[in-house]
Amino acid sequence: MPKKNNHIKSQALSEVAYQKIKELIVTLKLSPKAQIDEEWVAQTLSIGRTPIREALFRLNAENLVEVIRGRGFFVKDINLDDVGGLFETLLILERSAVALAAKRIKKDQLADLQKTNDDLDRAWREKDFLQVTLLNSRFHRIIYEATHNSFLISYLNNLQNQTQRLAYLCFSKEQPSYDMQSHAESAVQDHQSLIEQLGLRSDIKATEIISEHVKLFQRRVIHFMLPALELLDSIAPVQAVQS
Amino acid sequence: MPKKNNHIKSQALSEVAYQKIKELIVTLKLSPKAQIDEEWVAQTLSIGRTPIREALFRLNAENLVEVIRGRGFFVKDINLDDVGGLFETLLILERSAVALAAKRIKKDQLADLQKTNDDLDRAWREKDFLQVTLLNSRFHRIIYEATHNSFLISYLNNLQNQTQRLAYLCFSKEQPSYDMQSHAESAVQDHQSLIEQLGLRSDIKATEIISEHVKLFQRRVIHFMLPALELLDSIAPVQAVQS
DNA sequence: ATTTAAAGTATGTTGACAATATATTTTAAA
DNA sequence: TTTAAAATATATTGTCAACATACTTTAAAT
Repeated sequence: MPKKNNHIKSQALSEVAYQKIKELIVTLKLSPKAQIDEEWVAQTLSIGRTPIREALFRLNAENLVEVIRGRGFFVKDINLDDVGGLFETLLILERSAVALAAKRIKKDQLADLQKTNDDLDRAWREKDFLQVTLLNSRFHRIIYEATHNSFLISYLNNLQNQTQRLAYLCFSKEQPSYDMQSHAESAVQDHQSLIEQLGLRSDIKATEIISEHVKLFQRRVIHFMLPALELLDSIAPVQAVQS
Repeated sequence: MPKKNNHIKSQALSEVAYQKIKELIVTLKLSPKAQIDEEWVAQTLSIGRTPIREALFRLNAENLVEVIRGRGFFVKDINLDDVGGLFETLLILERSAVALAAKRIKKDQLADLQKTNDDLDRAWREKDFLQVTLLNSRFHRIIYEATHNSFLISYLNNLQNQTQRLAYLCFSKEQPSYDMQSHAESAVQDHQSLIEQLGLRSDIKATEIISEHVKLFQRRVIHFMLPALELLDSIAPVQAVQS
């Protein structure tokens, strides 16, 4: 006779909604600028609107959704201006975090890094981009944790959500003019060097590596976004003539 | 005949609740670690619990309240460990912000800074500590805005809420062993030098000044918190004997 | 003193209603 | 007939009050 395990949930619905909606946004299943229909989300997740709204207010504070009084919630847009500010901030915080981690990281965290990077290497070769973004994210979050600074961790996790969304934008489809293979090798190699320097407690070397690593990703994003921007530029004048 | 302007509000109650609760926390009218009674807040503000909870989820994402499933919301505690991480992060971000502001600040923002610092100087002399914390906060927020980096601005505003709370803790009452007058003069002088160097676009000098400025505040906070900690140390062993 | 059960209190969630914005239709003027 | 403004209708968000669930306290029993 099976036990009555009705209480498996023990998790707040607002938490469930938060995780689900965040995933929808990060994986671009909810498009940037799109309005988030509360009723639709509620029915999709089979829960009421209240927990949905509680989750959306959280995501608003985390810069993933915008809210306009009386109109509702919208997925935060992705534009080149914001991306510039994002990488500027990411560079500052990643450099600082790596420098602190070099002083404070524990042996088991170094081992975690190594394992995660090995898995990441494998995922790249198997072209499993979902795993790639997940493992890459985990790699960096381990370093954040190693700072033992809850504020830094909080802000960097926040930026990680944003960069994960950019990763989905840039890596989920092949692009003819970009050598993905070479990018993957560079990234994994950066990680490997980083692990070594962190192990040696060399904050200066580690900082240099992470700087280049961030800039590599930035170039990839710019490379992906610029064509779309030029397209917009070529369209705008036409509309001006029409008016 | 007066018009019926019953709809002056036009502001979401969740926004009102957010502002009010945030103020209660920052000004220490809600004590650190204290539980936040939703019903009490609702009755105090004469609104329902739903907007209260929406506001609390926002404040949770902003590190001002903690939430424990089934138990409710609690004002985030202030302890020396967190304060260490806070200043570590504050130093990193203030330095970066000032460096960027030196390159990007506009003339009218410089004028704003000057006026705010003059007002701050006056508030110190009048020992109006409420105004002091408000104006000091405004001064720094103007610099944040001058970076034109929405992520930096967001994180620094977040830290500013935390430091404002610390300021309330440390400056709202006189302390015999600390020369408040000299602190005030140093702080206002730091601000003045900062304005000059920002005007000259000297990011290096400006960064040096803000570093010392942050450390000055940090020393003040430590000076205030250490006695309380030593008190705890002397109590703890007694309790250990009791058990 | 420790454990257990029951009562009480506060939080978590829902569905209904009120307020607001958007879309449609109607009306009036050009 | 076309256009613009006003009025109406519709849909979505904002808020509330009540109910469900989880935790805490109290008191009884071992």
